Amino acid sequence: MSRIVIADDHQLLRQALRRALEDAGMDVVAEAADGAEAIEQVAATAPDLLIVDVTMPVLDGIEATRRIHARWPNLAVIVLTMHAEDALKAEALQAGARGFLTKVSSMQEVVALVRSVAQGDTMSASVAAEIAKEFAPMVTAAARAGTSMGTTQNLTGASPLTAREEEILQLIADGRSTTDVARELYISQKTVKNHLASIYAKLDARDRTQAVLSAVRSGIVQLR
Amino acid sequence: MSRIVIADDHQLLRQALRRALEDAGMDVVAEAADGAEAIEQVAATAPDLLIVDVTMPVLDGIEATRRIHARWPNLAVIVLTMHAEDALKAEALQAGARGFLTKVSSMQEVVALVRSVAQGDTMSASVAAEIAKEFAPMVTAAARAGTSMGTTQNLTGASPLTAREEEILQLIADGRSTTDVARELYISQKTVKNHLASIYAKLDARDRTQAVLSAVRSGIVQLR
DNA sequence: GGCACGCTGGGCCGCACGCCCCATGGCTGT
DNA sequence: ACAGCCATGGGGCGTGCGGCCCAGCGTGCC
Repeated sequence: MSRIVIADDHQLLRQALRRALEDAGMDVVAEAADGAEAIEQVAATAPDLLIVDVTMPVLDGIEATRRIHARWPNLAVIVLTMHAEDALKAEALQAGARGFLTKVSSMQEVVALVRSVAQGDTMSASVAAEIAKEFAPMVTAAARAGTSMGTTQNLTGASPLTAREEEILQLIADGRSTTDVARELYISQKTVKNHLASIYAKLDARDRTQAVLSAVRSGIVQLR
Repeated sequence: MSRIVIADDHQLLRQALRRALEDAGMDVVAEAADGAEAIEQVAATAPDLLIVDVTMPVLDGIEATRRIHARWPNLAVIVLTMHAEDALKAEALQAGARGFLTKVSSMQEVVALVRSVAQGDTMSASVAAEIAKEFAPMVTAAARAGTSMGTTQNLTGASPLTAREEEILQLIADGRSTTDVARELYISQKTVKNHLASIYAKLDARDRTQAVLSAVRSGIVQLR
């Protein structure tokens, strides 16, 4: 009997997953709408498996996975994502995820993956092979970056940005120019540009377009 | 017996909706993964109700709704969206949608709304009242903008861009610079910039960041 | 045949942007 | 007290970017 926790900010998807999994004979013991809740529910229910969405408020799925994996290394985690971004997959695997699914997957695939991950105390060979062959280059690339940076490095992880930087990047994402942002925050354009420079460095972007897209993908800023 | 078509690019959600609706005694006669397919399926199956997602490839949900409403004015359309953006709701209603749901809704809400929309040949009074009171200011605001712009204007409408323009904008959204795009497409930087200029004009953006974000929101471009 | 439009380019210009340096004040942790 | 980080600014510099002209060529449409 697999005891499962589902973490996704979309109630619709949570319910869909719950039904599919329960119909397959599994036991959904808790749901969570954000990363912090996910950690709470894992602590409270001690499940065998966690299905976690990448883009969630408060604490994104990757960072939640990282923390959960650090505290409960035996807990199997399957990461669910909207967009099939390779860098994200690599990061999810590094964070301790044992499986990876996009929301274009069919419900059957989900159940199958959950089964194979839940059965073995380690991830099933087929899934491991599939993931490994598909994302091996990305993982190694990320690992290389990791060694040169000391730790895992923050490609898309939970916001490496300061509150002010997030605020500024969100305004940029809302369509404001440097001048607009400066006016809106009552600071000089130069300060905005300084913050942006530090944002580019942290997000490994070379202009505002890349920075915003990267931030949108990782859920740091909202697409409004 | 309500005959329903579901259009959403996420198979997971399509299946979830299908199950919930079928369990509630409704008949899902077709599914579609993009706006164009949605129109095809509506033409092929002549359903009573269409549930359509806003962000879809090829043709977004709003524009699909617009076209479908123009050709089949008696078909009830419920628009489903990721982000609860007011401007989008207003636009969806103007496009002919009779209901509006976000993906944070519960499955029960979905079924309830589908029921109420499907039963009446016009939209149920309760839903109408609810929608009207919630989004009335936005609708009037959009209507005002409409009068000053001639027609409904393309805030989020289906791609007004040419294939080449979409291709270029997608590359920009993938993180490429002007020079990168030129190299990748074997054209001069000047041509890329010319295309971008025409993109800005069509999307009412003043730089690549705004253009990309606008395109991502309307589903013209994929967030990868 | 003509006309519209899309794709391909060119030139020019002004400015915003990104990339370096730098300094100051405040807050926090040890 | 001191180090470290953050937010706030400055100066300068090069170039990428966007705006505004222009043109030729091909395709499709009436």
